[in-house]
Amino acid sequence: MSTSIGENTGKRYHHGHLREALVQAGLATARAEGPGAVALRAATRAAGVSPNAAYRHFADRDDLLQAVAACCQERMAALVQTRLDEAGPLPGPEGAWQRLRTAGRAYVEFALAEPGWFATGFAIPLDMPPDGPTDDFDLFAILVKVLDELVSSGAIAPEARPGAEYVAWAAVHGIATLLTEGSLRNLPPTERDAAIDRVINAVAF
Amino acid sequence: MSTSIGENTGKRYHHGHLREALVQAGLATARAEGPGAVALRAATRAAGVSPNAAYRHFADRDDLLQAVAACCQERMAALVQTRLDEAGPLPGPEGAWQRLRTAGRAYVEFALAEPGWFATGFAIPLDMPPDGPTDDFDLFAILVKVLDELVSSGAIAPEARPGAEYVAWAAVHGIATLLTEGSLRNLPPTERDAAIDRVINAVAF
DNA sequence: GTGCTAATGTGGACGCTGTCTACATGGCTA
DNA sequence: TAGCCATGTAGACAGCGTCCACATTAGCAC
Repeated sequence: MSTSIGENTGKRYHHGHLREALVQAGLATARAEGPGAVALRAATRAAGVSPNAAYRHFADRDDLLQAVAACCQERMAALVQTRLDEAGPLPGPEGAWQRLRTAGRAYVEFALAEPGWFATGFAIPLDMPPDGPTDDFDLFAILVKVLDELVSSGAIAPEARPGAEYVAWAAVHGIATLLTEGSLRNLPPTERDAAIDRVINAVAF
Repeated sequence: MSTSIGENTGKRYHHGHLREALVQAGLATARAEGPGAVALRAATRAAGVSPNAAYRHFADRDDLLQAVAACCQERMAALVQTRLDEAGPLPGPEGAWQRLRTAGRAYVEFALAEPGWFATGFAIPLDMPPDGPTDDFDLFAILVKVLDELVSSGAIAPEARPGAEYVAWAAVHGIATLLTEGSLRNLPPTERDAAIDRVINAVAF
């Protein structure tokens, strides 16, 4: 029941990997109940440690949530990259379009499979770390690369490239959000899949 | 400072319009701090009333949040409808495209002008009121109408109509979410406007 | 090995939150 | 005028984030 990294099994005074344990606990609750349910006290309780121990590793609750959110983003980027790797190189213009569709489908696939993690990955409170237009966000880097392939393969003209990230990302992020948290949640599966196809094909025909 | 509907000015035992006062207070905090900050106790405090009085009008905190969210959706739909009315009928295929662009821009305009209300309008916890594929959601009705005009004006073929809601809505909702809560928040205004143009034109060229 | 220091975890407290139960008030209708 | 029922109050409990002072111990200098 207790994993090696989970609770403080030996009841040693020092946990050893408390930060990871807290993030792990946060990931579990975020997965099941969404970002709003991530709590410092619950995480410390799961780790078998006193509530205030968390403040040695996180400035406040938002700091923990940020760490959990980063993990969610990583997992999301990992799935998209995995799906792209499975699809293979797929040369030529049609292959580039195919890879864009694959990336978009993987994005929505993650959101539907793990709605709690998806929401958490984008749960940024109200602060503004002055990260530039391109986050150090893996997902953005993947998207940029796939879109660049559209140009290099001749699928789109170079002058159509600037700003294409916004269109592609907005479309998949929008349908993913509407289907998981938004007004289109629990749409019948067949209609849901049709909607996803419609959006993906509108962006990458 | 105190509005007529705000606090219990006369200190009467019965407030008279407590439900509206609580929703009003919730709207104020949602506007400034987002849906997560909407609280029963704070709302009752603002209304000059005891905490438990709220339970005579709302089942729990989520119930209040739902009421506030409904108001946010109304305001959003009202802005979109206003912008459409300002644009006028605009007959013909090009007019129909123009009206779709106008609706999309108004959607994003609201999200950027009132990010707290925008987020709140889509803050539905985890329950599933079995509302059909079409919500009784005003926004959806407006979108359906504008898209139907695309067909009736000959701008698009009838067979291209089914599912067009998903594409249009996903695009504007996605860019609005990314720009307000997501990874594209506080993008420089010029680049932000360019991104909006890019998305709108991709959907309604 | 011995002893100091800094990192890490504990205990207690405060005010905030939602929510339960029992009780008080008074507007409206008979 | 009498009483019912909607509405508001009072008090309590658990859970939350966060501050403070204190305890423990890992790791390093000697």
